[in-house]
Amino acid sequence: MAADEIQTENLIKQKAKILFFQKGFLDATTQEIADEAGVNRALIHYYFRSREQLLDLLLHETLKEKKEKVRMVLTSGIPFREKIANFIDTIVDYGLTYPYLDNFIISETARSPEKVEVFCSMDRVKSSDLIREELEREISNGKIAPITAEHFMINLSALCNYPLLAKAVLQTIHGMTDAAYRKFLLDRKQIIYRTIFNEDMPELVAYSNLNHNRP
Amino acid sequence: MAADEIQTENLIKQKAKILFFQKGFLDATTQEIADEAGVNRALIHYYFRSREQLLDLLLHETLKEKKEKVRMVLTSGIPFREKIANFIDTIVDYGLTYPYLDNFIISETARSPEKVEVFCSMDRVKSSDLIREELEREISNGKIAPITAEHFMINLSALCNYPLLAKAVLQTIHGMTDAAYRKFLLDRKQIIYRTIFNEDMPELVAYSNLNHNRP
DNA sequence: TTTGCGTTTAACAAATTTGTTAAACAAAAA
DNA sequence: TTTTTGTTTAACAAATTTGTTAAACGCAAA
Repeated sequence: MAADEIQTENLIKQKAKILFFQKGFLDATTQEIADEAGVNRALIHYYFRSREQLLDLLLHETLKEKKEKVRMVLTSGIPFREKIANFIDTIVDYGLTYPYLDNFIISETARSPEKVEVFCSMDRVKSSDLIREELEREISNGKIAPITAEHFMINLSALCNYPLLAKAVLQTIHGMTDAAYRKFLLDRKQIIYRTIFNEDMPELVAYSNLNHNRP
Repeated sequence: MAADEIQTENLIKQKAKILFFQKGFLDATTQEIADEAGVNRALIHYYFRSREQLLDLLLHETLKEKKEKVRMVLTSGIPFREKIANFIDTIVDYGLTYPYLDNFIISETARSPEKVEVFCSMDRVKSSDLIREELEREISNGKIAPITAEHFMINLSALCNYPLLAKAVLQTIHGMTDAAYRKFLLDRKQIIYRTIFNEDMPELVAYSNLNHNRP
């Protein structure tokens, strides 16, 4: 039945998403994906043709969702600094939900560089383009030290994403539990804002209207 | 012969290092390692017992080298800001030499978290401990906004390493050639310093004494 | 020369993993 | 009830990969 098909198909996708992007089992086999979803291995092929196609689909959907969130934040009409605060908040929270997503992308694109194009094809708008004008206005108003939009966005992304990418190593070096590391990451929202703007982060008044489902 | 043994053994190690950490072929098979070194596949097992042991050895040696470089920079007697400038310089340069090293560590530790301990066991000294005193002095002198040594070092590492980790994606999004991306990374040395200290980077007078072999 | 030792090779066995297929199954339609 | 349609399963074949082993090779010492 159609209803059933969607159920099982979505079940597999949902469980595979957890397996790859939450549990970080980056090289899970089709058998392990099937086990996670509690179905027969052949179903993976029945619904998605091959392991690779399932992965591509998952990545495509997940990235699309994440990028839509980012686009929403960066095109909202609020003041620049609040916007960036929201960006930090959104990226860190999304990272806490899917700690291994970036990890996965990075491994996968190192493995097969030809796929980068595919994953970036949705990027008809670069996030650096979305903030360029406002950033340049802040710079000419003397509010921010001169910097290109590209470096600015990559600085932001680096500060938000790196601690998640290197989680295993950093957590071990500094001897933190999972809970402690989570708190550490949440604390970083303030730190990142201060590092970028050299001043305390404002209250996020507009924030609650933008993000409904936090992790 | 002993001389020959060391030659072939080192040849394999050297070529494998290039394959994994420079070319980024993270899941190269023993056959591919052997091909790269131009030797028979069984030699991998003869010298290193298993693929895994070869990898562990490579990672151990390479990380030890990198950490020694970092330790040297952070324990040199020069002023704090110059020291940090040297750190940025060293990390970015090392990253240009082995663009996939961190990538590899991150994938590998996500895959088998039990190995993190092994790779961090040499870390009897955390780099954050090496700069804590000086950092706190700068802070109490009002030269730097309050921040913990951990966040400070992770900020630095993030700004230096992330652009390399995400190279494939960033390069594609911003449409840069390899040469352009290399220049972009080198430009970042200045950017990172300014982001951290909110002022221009000083000339690195003491630098040339510390680093002899740049990439 | 031949003996011995470390090195290198080719061939083999075992395990893993992927994708296919034919048949069993369930439920709705005729 | 029978048929049809779509779903699920178990079994199979092929490919890949790892690690072992026995034999060949080369060179230095006896």
